[in-house]
Amino acid sequence: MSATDIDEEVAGLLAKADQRYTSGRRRLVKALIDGGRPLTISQIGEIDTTLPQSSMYRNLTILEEAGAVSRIVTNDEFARYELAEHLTGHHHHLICNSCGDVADFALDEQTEKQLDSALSAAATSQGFTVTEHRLDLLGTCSACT
Amino acid sequence: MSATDIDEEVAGLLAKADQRYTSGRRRLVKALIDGGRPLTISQIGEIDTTLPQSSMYRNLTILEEAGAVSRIVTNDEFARYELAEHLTGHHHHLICNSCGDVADFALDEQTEKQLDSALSAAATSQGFTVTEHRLDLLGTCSACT
DNA sequence: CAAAATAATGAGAATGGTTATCACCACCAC
DNA sequence: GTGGTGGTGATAACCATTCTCATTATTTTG
Repeated sequence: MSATDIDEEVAGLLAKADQRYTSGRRRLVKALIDGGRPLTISQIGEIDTTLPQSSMYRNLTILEEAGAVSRIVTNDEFARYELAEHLTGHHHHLICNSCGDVADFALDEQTEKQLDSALSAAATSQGFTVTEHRLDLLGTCSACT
Repeated sequence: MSATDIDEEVAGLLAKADQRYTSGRRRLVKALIDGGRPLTISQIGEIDTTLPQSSMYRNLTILEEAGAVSRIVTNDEFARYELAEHLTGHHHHLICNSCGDVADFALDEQTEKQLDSALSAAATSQGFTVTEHRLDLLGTCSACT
């Protein structure tokens, strides 16, 4: 999905949530597109130095509630934000134990399907209804090797 | 693994880390065994009301550094703690979006193996070295249905 | 095109889970 | 017992995040 398409999609989501797509929010989305991986508040602030911290927090929350952004919590002390999966496609995360950075990766469709059915089966047997799965790999990224 | 076995195992891990297995730490481990799922600080405090909060935090950190406990962060505001996987066996988490509670579940060995090799392949192609994977299912637990 | 109404902004204050501090206590070695 | 080392727990400090509110921007109304 192109940057323009994402922009339109986000505009629609915000409209549906009775929220304006202001210039600050546009810049936020642009930073997330440019980042290409889950970013912390301070990483976003490095990409676009004009964004005030309090506005980043507020608008990321609004974008998350509108379904345009998702918030990712790893084991380190900062939350990270990235565009929601229906804008970027379903994917998983590579979390570096050394620098803390997070990258995206995807499984081929067949593996993903097999996994999904195995997971639903396992969960259902415990009376749990699955809406989503989350798969993270922990290890060392290429920059830290 | 029985409670006694776990206790011995933890004792060994602490000894290796030059730490004593004090009565407070024993009670903490017992609470985690009794809980049978990842617990927040306040849940541990409900199971064993004699444990002071500051000691729970301190000792959970020590137990984590010794490799006896692992700390789990979900999307809600509290961290959770459970016994490390080599004491409980490899497993994954069912995270309830409604009440926030976390339960354990395991995949059959074959699925787990297939998954593992698919994951390593995907990660290696990005220069990432995997040491561990983490798989969470989000949805609704039986109590909240 | 005002002018009123409503929403967004951003600097700073407040919140709250977690960590650090430190006087005191417990246990082991000699 | 006495000294030393490590653990304890009440409390203070920390800091990512959230809240507040006066100001600014945008939309709506007359």
